[in-house]
Amino acid sequence: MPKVRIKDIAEIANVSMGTVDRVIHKRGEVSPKTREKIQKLLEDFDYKPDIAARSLAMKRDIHLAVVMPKVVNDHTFWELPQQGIQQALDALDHDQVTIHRFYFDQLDRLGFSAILETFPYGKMEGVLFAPVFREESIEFLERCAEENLPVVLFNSLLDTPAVRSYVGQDAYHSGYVAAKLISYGMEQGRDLAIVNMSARKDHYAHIIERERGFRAYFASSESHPKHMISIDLNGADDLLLKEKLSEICSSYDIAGLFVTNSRVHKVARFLSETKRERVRLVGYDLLPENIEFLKQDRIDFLLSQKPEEQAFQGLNSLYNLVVFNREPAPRQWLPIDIITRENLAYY
Amino acid sequence: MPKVRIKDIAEIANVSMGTVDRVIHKRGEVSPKTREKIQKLLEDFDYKPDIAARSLAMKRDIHLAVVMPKVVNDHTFWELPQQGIQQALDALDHDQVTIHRFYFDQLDRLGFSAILETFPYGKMEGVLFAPVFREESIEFLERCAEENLPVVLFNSLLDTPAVRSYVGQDAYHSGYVAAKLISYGMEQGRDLAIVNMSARKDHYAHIIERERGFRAYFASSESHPKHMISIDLNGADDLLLKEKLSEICSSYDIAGLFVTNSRVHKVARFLSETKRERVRLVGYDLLPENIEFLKQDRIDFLLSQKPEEQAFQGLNSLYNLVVFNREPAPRQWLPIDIITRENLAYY
DNA sequence: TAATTTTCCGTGTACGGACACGAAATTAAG
DNA sequence: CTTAATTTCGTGTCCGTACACGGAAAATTA
Repeated sequence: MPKVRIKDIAEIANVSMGTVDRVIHKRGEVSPKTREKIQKLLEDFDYKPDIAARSLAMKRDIHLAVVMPKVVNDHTFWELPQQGIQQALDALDHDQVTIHRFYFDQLDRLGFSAILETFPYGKMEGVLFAPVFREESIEFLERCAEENLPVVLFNSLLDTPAVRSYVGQDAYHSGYVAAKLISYGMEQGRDLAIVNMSARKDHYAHIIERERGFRAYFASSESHPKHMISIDLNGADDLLLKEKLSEICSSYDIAGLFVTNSRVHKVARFLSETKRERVRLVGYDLLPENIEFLKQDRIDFLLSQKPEEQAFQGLNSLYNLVVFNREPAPRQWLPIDIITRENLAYY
Repeated sequence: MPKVRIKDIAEIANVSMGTVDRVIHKRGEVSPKTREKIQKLLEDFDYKPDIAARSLAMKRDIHLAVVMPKVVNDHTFWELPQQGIQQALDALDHDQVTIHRFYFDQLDRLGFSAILETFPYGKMEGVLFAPVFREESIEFLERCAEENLPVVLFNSLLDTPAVRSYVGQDAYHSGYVAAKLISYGMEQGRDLAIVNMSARKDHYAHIIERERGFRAYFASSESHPKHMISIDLNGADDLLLKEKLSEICSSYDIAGLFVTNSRVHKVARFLSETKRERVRLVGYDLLPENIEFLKQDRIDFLLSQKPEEQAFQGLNSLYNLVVFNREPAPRQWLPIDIITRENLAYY
């Protein structure tokens, strides 16, 4: 059976293509009875628009905004989503899509507010957003909702309804996985530590969730470390970091360290320089610095948040929403990939 | 700068669209000097055809063949690629693509030959192929080459040049990863075993590669098991399997078992029924049976070959090759995903 | 030089859908 | 019942590419 086209439906219904088109796009100006007749035919024949023809006919310019932190100092994590954005631009054929970048300093709350002041709500048709500052972000989301601007979040989840979709990882379960890996075959009676070293811990709900998941694993498992300690190094410089770590490592019999974000390479460097062996290390993300230590076996496992894929899928969702009116799933969970020295080459 | 179209190039060159089109598609009937002029313009302006318009104008039916084993007895693995094929059909919008399925019994060499006898080479425009019987498969590939039929391989790699692309996993390194996982934090002085239980081991080069990779890991590592033994159960029934396993488990101090394919659930069942604890188990693929044991923690790790993705990417490559003449990468390696009870939910 | 073939290139249309525009039909107002 | 306002619907054009067809110009032959 050949595919039915608008023209076919029109002929069967004894109307013109224009009328069928109006019914499909719900733009009114059709009498109720013909509308219903056509709707029934569309259903019966399972009409699906030809996407090639559609995208050819549409050919309008799409303007999407990306709002996320920029790379400042040694917070190189934010380079990764940019790769995903580039990939998405390549895949979303045509230079039909224009990306407008609004990158802010994740340490500078006022700078973020300033960007929001001048944000061109009217010109944009969709926003991909990685929230950092909680209150300001919620304000931003509410404003977008007022302007009828669809927003897709990534990286960090805000509990606000004014969002079409979230693309990211289940932070709680990634902590859970980290716990499994760090405790798998671990010697009994030794200690574990959780290291928090984000810019500012309170900004990131998912950092907290990771720690929760990590602890939850041991609560539900038979194997426990002797002590489980938390080290908070949020905003600390490298010197302070070494001090703190030295202190902990000498007071406890540390068998493993779980670093709750991508800055695990800092801990790896410390362990490497101080020649502490028999300490497992698990952290996040395939930063070049982390990869180096993974190859040296100084980091045992990295969990990838897949920041590129988050951005990629986020932009894709926006595009499909704006162009084809396809509603994305409200939560798009990415798998929690486990990366070791041995399978690294394939990621 | 707006995108250049054939029309633009034509106007600049003072020729018609038809002439530019002839140059682009190299179908002659253009004088050398205008051809060169136009080619230069195409380069200079970096002309890229509009995919939407192209696929709208083409609108021909594509016939692709899928040649792979069918599910017989308890070899349920082959259900997985079929999901990927379905996904690809959904994604490759339009019912422009017709898939012709040639599923053979992987235990029946003659049956496979019979299928090849009647294979409609002329009607097909591309083949997705999972080779099993070595000699017959090579013959098939040569025949396809003669007929100018592009072939994409998946699951198992044959060392033949008559193939456009291979989609699969690096078997050697997946064995390597398995070794890392099974030995990570393992107690010293215990034994490891490798269990082969494919239909017929000699059919599958990748089964052998996995064992090679597994052994190679220990050759390059400081940690070694006391004994490393191989158990070959190819074609054995469940009874024989249990006997052999019992025998091994009582003669050795087995700390871990590496099953080189998706039938790891059989070993899991044995270990579970005979209540042997403290035996690690690593195998392949997310079969429902395997998932069950993974959840029970009776299987520690599964490595996913991603059979769905293999089939999906394979079909995609074929489609792009046939329709857009886009040459696929000769080797498309999929990541070696590590699945545990804890991250299972996201795969 | 005229007739014929060959080479080269322009025109036109199809692909399926979106939407602007304006015409016809219906309803409301006078 | 006429006229105006409004609703409903048909026509035509465009998106960019592919390719069939046929015409004009050039080259070849008689």
